[in-house]
Amino acid sequence: METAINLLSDKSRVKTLPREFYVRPVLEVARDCIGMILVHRSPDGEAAGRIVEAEAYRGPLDLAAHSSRGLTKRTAAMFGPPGYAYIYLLYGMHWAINLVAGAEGEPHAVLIRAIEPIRGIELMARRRKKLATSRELTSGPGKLTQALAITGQHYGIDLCGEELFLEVGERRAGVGRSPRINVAYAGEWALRPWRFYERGNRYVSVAPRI
DNA sequence: ACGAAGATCGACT
DNA sequence: GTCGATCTTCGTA
Repeated sequence: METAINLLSDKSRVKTLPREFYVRPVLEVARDCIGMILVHRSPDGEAAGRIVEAEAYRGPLDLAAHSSRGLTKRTAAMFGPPGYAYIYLLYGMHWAINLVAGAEGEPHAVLIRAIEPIRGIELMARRRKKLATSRELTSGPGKLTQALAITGQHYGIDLCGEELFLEVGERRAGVGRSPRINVAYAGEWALRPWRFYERGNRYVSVAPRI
């Protein structure tokens, strides 16, 4: 946490998070993502939202991570340098975005599971065919990619570039932890509390069990 | 070459 | 709460 705070205050004039943000243990990166702003500048305009839910994946040991099955065409980005996007198709239907993190060569990544709309809300509503006030706009990994128009064409994109990046944001509530969602196939790895979320935020995809 | 399963969503009861 | 959609990836033959 120390590291992140110093990192952010030093760069307070620069809104885009630098590569160093991603070059840290993936659990720290996942936790520190909560409250940061995910921005996509597309030809249609800019859309952005505060990250309110994220999960850490730590292959190759972590059996819930795609990278536990080794380096393939799909997982190549996870094995590449930190600060790039690993994007894949979920259930053959929806795109999901991950931020590659950790030391170079470690196939670790942070899955963004939910954001709270901040800018370009009407644009997101049109893309989602929902009301701008609807929770359904961005309360899930496949929903937020549709709202931000992130697809496979962004595979491997540099998150320190001008199109798709994280911006410093403020955290409004405490960060909760829980096991990751829908990874029961990973056996005991599914029990690890590697999901982070902002407490009380209505865009969090799955309500935490109290 | 074939078949199963998946880091989900939305429609429906 | 249940269930179908849809397609890439990977294990097995």
